[in-house]
Amino acid sequence: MVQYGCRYRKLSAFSRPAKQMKTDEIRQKYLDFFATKGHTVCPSDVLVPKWDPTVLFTPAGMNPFKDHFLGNVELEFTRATSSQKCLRTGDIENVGRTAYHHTFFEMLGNFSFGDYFKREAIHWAWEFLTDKQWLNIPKERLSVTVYLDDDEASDIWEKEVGLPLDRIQRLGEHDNFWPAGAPSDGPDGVCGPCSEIFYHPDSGGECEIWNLVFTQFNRSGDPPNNLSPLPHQNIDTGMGLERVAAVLQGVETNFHIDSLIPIVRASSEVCKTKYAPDSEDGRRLRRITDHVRACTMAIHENVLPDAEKENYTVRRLLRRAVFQGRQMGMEEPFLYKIVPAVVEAMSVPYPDLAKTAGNVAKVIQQEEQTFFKVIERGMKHVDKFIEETKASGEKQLDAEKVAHFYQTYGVPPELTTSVAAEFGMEMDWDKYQAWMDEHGQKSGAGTVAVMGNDGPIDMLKQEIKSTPFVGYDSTSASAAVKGCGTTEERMSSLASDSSAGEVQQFIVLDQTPFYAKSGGQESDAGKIVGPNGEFAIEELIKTGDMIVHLGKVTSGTIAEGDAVEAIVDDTRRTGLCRAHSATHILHHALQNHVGSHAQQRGSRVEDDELRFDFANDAAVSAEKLALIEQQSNDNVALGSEVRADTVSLDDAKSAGAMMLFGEKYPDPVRMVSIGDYSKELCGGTHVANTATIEVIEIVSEESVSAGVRRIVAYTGAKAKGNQRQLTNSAEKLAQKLGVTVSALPRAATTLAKSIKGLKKQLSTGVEFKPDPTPAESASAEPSDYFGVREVMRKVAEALSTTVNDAAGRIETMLTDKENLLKQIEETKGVASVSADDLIQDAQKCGDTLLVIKQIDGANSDLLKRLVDQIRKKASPAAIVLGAGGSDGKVLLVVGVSRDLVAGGIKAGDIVKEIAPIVGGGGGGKPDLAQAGGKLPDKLPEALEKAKLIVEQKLST
RNA sequence: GGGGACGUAGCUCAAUUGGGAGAGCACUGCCUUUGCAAGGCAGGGGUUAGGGGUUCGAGCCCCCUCGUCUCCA
Repeated sequence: MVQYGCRYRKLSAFSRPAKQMKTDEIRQKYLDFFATKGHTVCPSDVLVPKWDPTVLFTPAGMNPFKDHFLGNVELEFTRATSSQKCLRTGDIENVGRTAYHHTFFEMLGNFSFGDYFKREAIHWAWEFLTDKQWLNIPKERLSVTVYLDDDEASDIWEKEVGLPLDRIQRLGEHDNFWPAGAPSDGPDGVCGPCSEIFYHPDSGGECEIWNLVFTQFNRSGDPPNNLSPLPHQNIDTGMGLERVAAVLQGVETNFHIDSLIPIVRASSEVCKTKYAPDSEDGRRLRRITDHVRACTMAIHENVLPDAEKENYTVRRLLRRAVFQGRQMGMEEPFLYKIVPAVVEAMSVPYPDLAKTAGNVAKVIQQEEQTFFKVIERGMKHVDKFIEETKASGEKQLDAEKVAHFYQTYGVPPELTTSVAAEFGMEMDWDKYQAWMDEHGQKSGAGTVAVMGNDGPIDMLKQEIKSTPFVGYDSTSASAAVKGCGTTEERMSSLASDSSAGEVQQFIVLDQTPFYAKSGGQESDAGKIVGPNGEFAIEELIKTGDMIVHLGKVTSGTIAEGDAVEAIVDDTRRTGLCRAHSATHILHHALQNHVGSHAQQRGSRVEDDELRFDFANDAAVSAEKLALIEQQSNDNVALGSEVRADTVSLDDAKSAGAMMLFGEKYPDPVRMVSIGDYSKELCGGTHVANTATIEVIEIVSEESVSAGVRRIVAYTGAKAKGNQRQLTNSAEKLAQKLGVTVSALPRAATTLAKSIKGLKKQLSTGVEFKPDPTPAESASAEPSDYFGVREVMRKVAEALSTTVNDAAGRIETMLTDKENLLKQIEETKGVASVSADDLIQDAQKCGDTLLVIKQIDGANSDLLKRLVDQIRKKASPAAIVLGAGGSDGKVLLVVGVSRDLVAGGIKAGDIVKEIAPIVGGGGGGKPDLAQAGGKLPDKLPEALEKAKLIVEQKLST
């Protein structure tokens, strides 16, 4: 692909009359054209294909058809065409700088799955581009490239289309092969030559507008002779919609086409900066235009800015855009104000944008605020660093530090360097880049995702394509083994092999009752029993439409062709069903009590346990949670029927089933209804009647990320077990504290207070007197579990901990209290020692009072307190106090009054000299120091030594 | 998935680098002021995120867990 930066000689983008073909028309014409050629028009796939782990965002039009190309699914059609929304960040640095780069863009494509090939692909591309009825581009404006060896394509262009040879360029595998460089460098798998079509505008240069990929080979090993023809040849083409629009509208850059210039204008207006195309601000406005469009599209599909994966990509795009604005002087959130312009510009292909526009703007505004806060926080570190650099007289900014500030605090390097520039400092950007590269390296270079079938499971998938799931109504089924092996190789039979160690065995059946993890619901467990052996299931995976049973043969052998019984672990399945139906019931109750915005943001269904994430700005109050729990349990008690129907997507929609943007739904779709109140599109397993759930208990409500809350709840056996446990521990605690259950919160508070008081007594000597116990108010004993839970919640609140931890906390508090009482008992004798007594007993050395005393059993707080008191009453004074504890440890505290410190006598020096005598070490500040040791017998010796030291110091 | 930083009073943050847990704001009480704005004095408020380890001694060092922020995939 050849790219040229563009200079904008014409500044007439705003005023150009839009007589040319509109972007929306081009898109429609493309789809119409290929429909006339027998293609099925497919709607754009979602922006984040969750089913494809190799990519974060849909990068190209062919992505949704991967399994079609590989022959992994039953084909309903062999020709398809689409306009696909795509997002790529690989060229993010080029956005705004070059004429044709975007992060978000639309890709037009036509696809053949083992149907037509090169000839049709080339002829139709030419017809669409040049025919009067379609795009009507002058033929002399176009040229093509083909792969070096691809005589076939070259001949079609020359002899059949009639393109002169001088406009057919032959390029090597790095330009005209997909994947680039595949023949020499791999990867193995399907690949093929391609042919690119270029447009040549007035302004010179060229613009690649269409790439036709002819996948006709399977690569295996290194050259030569490593490309073998595929039995089914495919066509995959991609045409950048924005580029074609730019060409047809005669504008110098994609950003000036009819669907993008309004966003540029809006950005210009919001940022109060005139749009001058060929200026730095012009580039900034184009970057903002691109990024805000990408963010709007992503957030519309519920991909919110956050710290992980695709969410992080959105955050990065958004922050880059905000930073561009900041560089133009914007100090307040502004990006969200451009959202309406995006929605308007994209309204024809994506009318749904209007429905979420308000929310999208809110999300963006919030993230902008967060970003400004982050920068503000980070700048504290940056300012300090620049201050230091300035002080050192260094003019070269430490690139490592600049990278560190970006990686750790999120401060863009441009910001750091621009602040530094005010003080005449510069930075070596190459060094900065090197540090960033190293960081990327350390974080683990991503493995290059390739499209291809490798491994025994993928091979089997091509053969079998899909495994019918028969487990909705039963938990066992007779089946036949269609294939088996280890994750390393396919085998005809599996034997139990204790030496196998890490290698997992797998089995694929012709049908299965086992549910494989999907839609938030975890996998089943169970076993497969054959005539000659048994297989224990450890994990189930769904790849495409095929279900793979992973695990180990536990006895005998299982062989391909065996007739087997597949038996699902019933207890676990029931728990999963209970939790899943409960999830729907809870979702409904949330909609009722929190609001219709409280839509699902994520869900995890386990054995009698569910985790449900939903959109909400703030914590749900305890009262509301109680109502939600109440309504959910009412619906359980109601014994509503749970039904699953397969209906068309349209019918589901009109029936009022909840649908989310950014979710891909099949058509027809499975709709699960509970009673007459809940309808959701869902592929999971459910109870037949809500009564089976027994009980739904909400155990927690917390935040997961900005605007998203999470509820965890238990059902059935787990909820019951949890209730028993909590009731038990409440009763045990009550017994331990010698109170009734209803009095637990007060008892806990009293206990906490007494510990606080006793601690204070130990350190200050002020005796702790517990509050007189208030008259027992007549609170009734809890009559049921929920009453007990209420009591325990109050206990937990009083101790600022969770309900689960409350019991353990009280246990440790009780032992703490015991220990404190013991310590107080031990120090009782010495607590009465007063500063006056010590002064009385002290010697004088010149003017200086010399207090040297052993007070066994005293703690460090007491000794320090005495030092302070003596110093207040008498000065100059040098005080050395020692204590031998019953635990065999020694404590030394040395204090020196200020005037002595000024005279060069330092407590720290003294303590350092005497501490080794008692087998320890010490240190401190000039006026107060402390030390410890392990030899109580030597304490008198140490004190004697201290006396000598002080006397010697005083005499010099 | 990985790298970095952080978690101290209700809030914003200190803690001389391992040696007595503090400041400002907020809060309570009293005083000053015609009143307000404010000022003065006194006071309450801490499991230094939680757990373990090293040490005579840990907010600080090491390990684990939890949480927040950030960058890279």
